[in-house]
Amino acid sequence: MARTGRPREFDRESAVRQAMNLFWAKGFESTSLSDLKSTLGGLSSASFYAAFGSKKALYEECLAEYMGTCGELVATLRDESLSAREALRVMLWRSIEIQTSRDSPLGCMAVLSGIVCDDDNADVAELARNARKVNRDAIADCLARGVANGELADDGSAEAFTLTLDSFLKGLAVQSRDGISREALLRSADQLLSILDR
Amino acid sequence: MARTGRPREFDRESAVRQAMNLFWAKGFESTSLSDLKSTLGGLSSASFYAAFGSKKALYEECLAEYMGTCGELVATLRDESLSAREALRVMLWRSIEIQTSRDSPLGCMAVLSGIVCDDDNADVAELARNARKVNRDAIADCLARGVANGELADDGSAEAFTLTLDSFLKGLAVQSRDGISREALLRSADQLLSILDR
DNA sequence: CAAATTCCGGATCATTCATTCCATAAATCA
DNA sequence: TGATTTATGGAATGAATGATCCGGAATTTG
Repeated sequence: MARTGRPREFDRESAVRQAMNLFWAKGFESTSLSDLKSTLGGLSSASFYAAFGSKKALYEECLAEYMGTCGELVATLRDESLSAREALRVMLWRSIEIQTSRDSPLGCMAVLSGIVCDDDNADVAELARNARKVNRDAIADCLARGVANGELADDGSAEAFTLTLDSFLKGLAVQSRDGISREALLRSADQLLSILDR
Repeated sequence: MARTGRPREFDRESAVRQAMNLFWAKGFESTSLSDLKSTLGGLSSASFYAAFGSKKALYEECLAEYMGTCGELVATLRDESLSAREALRVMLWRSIEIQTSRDSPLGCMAVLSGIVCDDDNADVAELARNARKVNRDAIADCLARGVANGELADDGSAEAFTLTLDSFLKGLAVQSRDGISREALLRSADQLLSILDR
């Protein structure tokens, strides 16, 4: 079912991925339209707005792309073939691997690209906040599963450990940006999980 | 030794404190000159530049003010009247108290105000990065002191725990911004310190 | 007093920002 | 073919950005 009209001269999907990397690296506000236009192959303003609507709309798409790919942690946490502890460990390792990879910007897009914003961009900050909440809730669910299983002690510490893990996870975004090595962060992650052993 | 010339019509010290709160709340780039000028009592551009030099210079002053007051954690960590564990606990509690206080912006200025920047402001990001490093190094020193004391096990885990604690600490900035309660974060902090008990 | 010094109000600067508009180009549909 | 639809190139929009400049006001010094 070929679309009518003049065909687009660039690949929209890969453009979104490139834009995602820009927003990830520089944040929403520091990424300017001219940054975007030149990175996405030197397209014109008209092409940009026709394809994406606005800078905010593109950011929303990029954040969704991020959460579905590089920032995807929920699937691991919900994987019932893994014990809760294993799932948490895989999740942490996977996150550290991506956050410290040299093939993409350092740190976590959901943390870095939308925490601090101008009042005009409060909606952007909220998008990022919702993205962060998704992971926090998934951690809580994973721990609840472990408690229900009998795998983890039912001593009421799960809520606290959710925040402990999630705060650590978010702190990783800062550490990665500050140049802390992957190996050092992995050792920390394993040490953190030792709280579950007692 | 009274200075010659027309006296300044505003209190420079309190202006720096107000600017600090602005940068803390909105970050360096989202805080505009007109934000600053109106918040600091509606002063003119001439007065602003005469008093502070530039936006960056004022930010540097504000960050130093922050690190010397609200963000001050080093003194606690170096307090030899406390055990290493006590010092770490007081440090975490103090940080959580400030980061979740309603009397000042949520979270940590060193984390939130200067992680993500435009290329033009790379020097601002570096100022913030250096400020973050100060605390990380102080945590490492505190743990080293505990090991040297015999208070903590000399099993080589101190480096990892430095990062575990520091990542958690930096993650608190995000959690505070996301509205997580002080009490929940305090419980997490205590749970995290339980790693030292074994 | 006058000279020197510092500060202030307000206009102004060149840039950059995100966005819109218009004429034209390239495709499909009838 | 001609009508319709969509995309492109490039100019233009108004608002906001950080910073500078000038004339005058307020103060100390001599």
